[in-house]
Parts: sequence; structure tokens; C-alpha cells
Amino acid sequence: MTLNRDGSVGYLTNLAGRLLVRELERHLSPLGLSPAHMPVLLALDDGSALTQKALTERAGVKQATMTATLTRMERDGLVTILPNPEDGRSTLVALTPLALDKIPAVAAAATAINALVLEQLTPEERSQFFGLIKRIIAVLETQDGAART
Amino acid sequence: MTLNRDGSVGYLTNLAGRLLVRELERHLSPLGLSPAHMPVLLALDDGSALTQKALTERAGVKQATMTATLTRMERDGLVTILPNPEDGRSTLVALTPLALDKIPAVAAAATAINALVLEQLTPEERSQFFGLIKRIIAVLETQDGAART
DNA sequence: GTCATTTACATAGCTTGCTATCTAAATACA
DNA sequence: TGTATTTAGATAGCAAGCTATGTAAATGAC
Repeated sequence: MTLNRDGSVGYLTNLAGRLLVRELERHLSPLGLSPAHMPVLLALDDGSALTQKALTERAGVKQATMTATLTRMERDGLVTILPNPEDGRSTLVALTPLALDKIPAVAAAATAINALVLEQLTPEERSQFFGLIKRIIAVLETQDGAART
Repeated sequence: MTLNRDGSVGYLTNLAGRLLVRELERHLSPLGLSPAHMPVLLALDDGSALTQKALTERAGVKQATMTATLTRMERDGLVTILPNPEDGRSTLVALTPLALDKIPAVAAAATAINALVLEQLTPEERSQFFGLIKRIIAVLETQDGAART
């Protein structure tokens, strides 16, 4: 093993990301929800409606991924997807009462996981971590945007 | 949006992880390789053979995930999977010459991505980041292990 | 006003992750 | 020795990520 994973930003960040998804999955599955639903739930938790495009941007996933996630959420009675009267190409997505009812429990799960991780860190370390990971995201988003050109 | 993603360890870490995978994918696809191959390639790059169990542990994925990845790699001529003469339950996995030939390019890709990200950070920030993410991983692995009980 | 381009979403097909469960070999122990 | 347990992989089935491509509506250029 020439390259070692202990010095690899990619390996470590990816592993941490997957472990966080597993943990969130454990909290959400009793609610009939899963991690990919989170950005949609949080964006629409005030009962508003957004286009698929807006949700795609907030979630940081590709458009086709969001279409698939929303299709499953509609199938499971979590969202309604209606034509946008202002633009025949787009749709407006809103949470159903079933999903809105679950919001408090979702918020509690998100808070609990954040706390589980952050309580290991001092306040200074927390802001270091947030600052560093956001800078890493910024570099990678630049690369990702450039690749699309 | 009651909870915001800017203060969510999960959202940010997961996003960074996915952006890193996308970047690695861009480097590896011209080689006929993909991100999930990396832990296998790095573990066996000296021509040695390891059991599937050992590879599973190094990659940090579940056993069934590794079986699927190795099956695809075998299909694509990247690994050989042979019965372990020492234990009839297990198998020994080794890279083929085709895969071994690609190792230098794989190492270059890994180094380039690491450098792309890390050159944005001061040496002190780099060690901060590694220290913090490893502590986060440690907490989550404890949770993950406990859930299996 | 018409045609080309752009935009929003849908669809197809793949990989990679997961859980749950099955089989067969090895190990433990009574 | 013989049965029970544990362990290593395989298999099935699903979710969620991706790329590439198709379709229909909106926009823009003339």
C-alpha cells in the first residue's frame, strides 16, 4: 500500500459522510423516512412549495437524482407534485400533512446527530471544522462547475 | 427552513464526500476505473493477495458491498478471486497485471486530488482537519458498532 | 411570427451503498 | 464424536447517487 488512507482527504471525508448517513438512517427509518429526504423536508417545512430545480440546488444533488427522490416521496405520500401555473415546464413540490407531522421528529433527529458529533469538540474546534469543510466544499464546487463547461 | 444546512455536520460532510467522489470519478474514468475500486487497488498494489474480509475492513464498507464491487472488478478483468487453501470459507483477491499497470496513474490521481484540496490550507489547518475528521469518524464508528449489538 | 436555443423535467441504465437472509466451512463444546 | 455456534461469502432486493439523452415549454434572434 503505497498511498495510505490516513492521509487521504477523500477517503476520510467519504467515510465520515457514509457513517453520518448510516446514523441518520437509524434515526429516520422508524419515522418511515430516509436521509435523502432531509433536504426536501427542511426546505419545505413551513408548508411552502418550491420547484424541483430549487430543491435540486439546495440538496446539492443532480437533477435526475432529485426527480427520483421526489418520485419515491410522492409514491410514499410525503409530497405532492403539481404543475407550476407560471411555467409549463416546471413543477411545484410541497409536503403533505403526513410529512409535515413528522417535521418535529426529523428536527430532533438532526439536532441529536449534530450534538453527538459536536459535543466531542470544543467550541473553537467546531468553528474550525465548519470553516475548513466549507472551504474544501468551495474548492471542489469550483472544480465541479468547471468540469461541466 | 427551521434547521439550516450550514450548521449541519451531516449535510456538509456528506456534500464534501460526494464532491470528492465526483472529482475522483473524473480522474479515474479515463483509466476504466472508479472510486469504489480505490481501497482495493491501494491495498493490493504490491501484488499481494488478501481475503475479502480484510478488504472489507480496509474499505470501511459492508461485506455485501465489497462482494459486489469485487464481482464487478473480476468481470472487468481487474482482480482474480481464488479459493483460500487455508480456509475453505474464504477467498483470496489479487490484482491482475492489467490493474497493476494502472497503479501509477491511480496514485497520481489520488495525489492530485489530495493536493488540490490541501493546497488551500496551511500546514496547521491540514493537521487540524485530519485530527478533527478522525475524531468524528471515531465517534460515529462507536455508534455504528453499538447499533450492531 | 418563426425557427433555434435554452430550460425544466423525465427516462434509461449503470454503480455503489445498505439490510436481510442463505449456504457452507470452521470452531467450540458437551 | 457429534451437534451447535460462529464465521466468510453469496444472493436478493432496494435506495440513492451518477451520466446521457429525450421531450416539451419558454425564450431569444431574426
